[in-house]
Amino acid sequence: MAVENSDDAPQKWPLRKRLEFIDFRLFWNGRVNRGDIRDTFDISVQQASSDLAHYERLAPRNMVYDRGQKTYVRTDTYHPALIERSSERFLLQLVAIDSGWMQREETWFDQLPPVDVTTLKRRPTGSRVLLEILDAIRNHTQVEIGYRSLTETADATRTIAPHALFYNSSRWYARAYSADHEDFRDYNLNRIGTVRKVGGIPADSDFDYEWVHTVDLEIGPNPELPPIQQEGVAAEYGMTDNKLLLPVRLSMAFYLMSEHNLDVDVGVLPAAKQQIVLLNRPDVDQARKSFRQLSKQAIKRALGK
Amino acid sequence: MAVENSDDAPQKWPLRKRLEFIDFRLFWNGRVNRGDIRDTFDISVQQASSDLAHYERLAPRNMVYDRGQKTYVRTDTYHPALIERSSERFLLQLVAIDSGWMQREETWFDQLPPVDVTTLKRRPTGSRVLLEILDAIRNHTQVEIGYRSLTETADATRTIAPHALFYNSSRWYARAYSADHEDFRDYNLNRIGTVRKVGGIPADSDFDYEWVHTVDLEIGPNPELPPIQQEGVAAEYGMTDNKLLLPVRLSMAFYLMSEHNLDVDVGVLPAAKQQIVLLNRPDVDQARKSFRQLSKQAIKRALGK
DNA sequence: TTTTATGCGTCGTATTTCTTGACGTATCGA
DNA sequence: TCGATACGTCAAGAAATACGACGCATAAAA
Repeated sequence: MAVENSDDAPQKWPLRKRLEFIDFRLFWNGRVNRGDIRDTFDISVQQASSDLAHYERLAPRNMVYDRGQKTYVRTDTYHPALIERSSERFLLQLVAIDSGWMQREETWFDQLPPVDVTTLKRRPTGSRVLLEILDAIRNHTQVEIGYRSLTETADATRTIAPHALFYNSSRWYARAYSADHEDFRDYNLNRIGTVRKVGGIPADSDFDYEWVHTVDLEIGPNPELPPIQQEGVAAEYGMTDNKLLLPVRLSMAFYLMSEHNLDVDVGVLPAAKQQIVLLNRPDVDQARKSFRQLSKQAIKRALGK
Repeated sequence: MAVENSDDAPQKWPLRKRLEFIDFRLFWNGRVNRGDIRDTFDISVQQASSDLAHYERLAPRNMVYDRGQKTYVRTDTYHPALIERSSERFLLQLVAIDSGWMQREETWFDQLPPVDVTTLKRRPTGSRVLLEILDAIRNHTQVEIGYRSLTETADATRTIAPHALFYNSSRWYARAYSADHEDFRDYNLNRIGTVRKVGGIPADSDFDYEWVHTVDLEIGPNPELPPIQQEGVAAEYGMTDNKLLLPVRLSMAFYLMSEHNLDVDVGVLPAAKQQIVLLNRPDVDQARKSFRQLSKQAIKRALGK
């Protein structure tokens, strides 16, 4: 109180979070009141009043009390004072809530807009499974997993040493060394039923050349589209000269190609379903093949030694 | 353990959050120490010590101090005491961080595992645009948007009244009444460049029959797949008797079909790229068509009156 | 119109929470 | 062996917050 310059920059974590909450509600809901703050943070109404006054000192032009609505409302001159105004983050939380991955109380949302997230739900990943995989990655150890392969009826056990996670087309995978096959492979997380710690020292993940090395996917709009639509597609993906260079790990090129139908020959699908095409597919396939060979050889040398 | 009434249930929000933080770190990182808590919450080490003691009283079997590592580590008997152990939520945060939508400091992660999220980034949605759309949804008002249509060169202005948001294939759309066309349409959020409040009263969103009414998509494994793989696919999507009934809004059926190549005739694509097929496509198309007609007629009646 | 309920704000005092400073212990590595 | 760095605890003081009391403005119900 005696100090002046500390007024605008709250130092303590609880107060800072409450002020961020006010900012958040103003931004996304356009309104906030004392009761909201009290309910969210379990504080007294007096303290909430004080917080609102504090926020008003910080950003005087952001809100005004509307006696009719009995609440603070966002002004037209509002400008975010404390929060990152990332729409992606906001939308991501909507997905999380709509999908049941988060409770609304965990977020700072008040009223949600009408939202629909329609997806084909797949078997979820057990948190215990994920935990064990993360431990194995962190400790560079091997685990024995029960894996539901697509080509076998019963669950098979595999001994693997995961070293990274990756995500594509709403599926999560572990990139892992397979002791059984003596090479590196991908394991769909939601196909892993059980995880058990086992001993043994896995091959170093540096040998996973398909993971370490990247290739540039050359992507362009489908030439079968009308020129105006090609321009639109180019703009949407931020292409320059109708071309986009996307560096991806060799081991992930397949998934990205599959996701966007880049692995289908032009003409097979209607152009509307294949807005972008891959311009250097032979190079990509070749690079992948040769690094896969080199990786296997390197592993063999390391094991033989 | 000994004392029950006040010790085990932390009442105040700041303390509760700190205890949750301890639980979170133990679960996902397997370790936590005094410094972590001090750095995250801006508290003194003494207070952090007290919090750790508090947590240990809450869940005595969850952690043990390892003098060698100079840190608390998770025990094998660990069981989450305070946090929801949702792996989806954890993985979602990984995506958010890897995509730059969240800062690592905003989350409670310590060391992240090696992660790669490779996606084709599209033009992001401006937060101001999203804010205005949300306001319009909440207040049932019309806005004039600058829209980058795929079939026109320059941005066109449209007068719309959005009433819901929906998400599919990593794109967000607004479902809105179009004053120009006198029907309900979808607007890709990242194609909206500007939003301006305008007057006028839109048609009631109840008339959006394609949004209100749902249809059951009958989905089954691709019959061209070997039987064993069909079983695997059925298990992955939680089908019963090789069939899945997925209720979706009529207006969203198109997107879901497109996402999973359900709108491609069986045989055109290799079965591996089309693991599931739509069994009742004529019904879906028919339902959509007729409700679209009915909706237009209802709007006309309401306007003429 | 009056009444009642529900927003908000503020003042002074009590209480809880957290910090500060001082001091002690165990482990590791130079 | 020494210094650095983890941990822990105790006691006093500062800061944050709660509690109780009171006043003001608006809207909806009586």
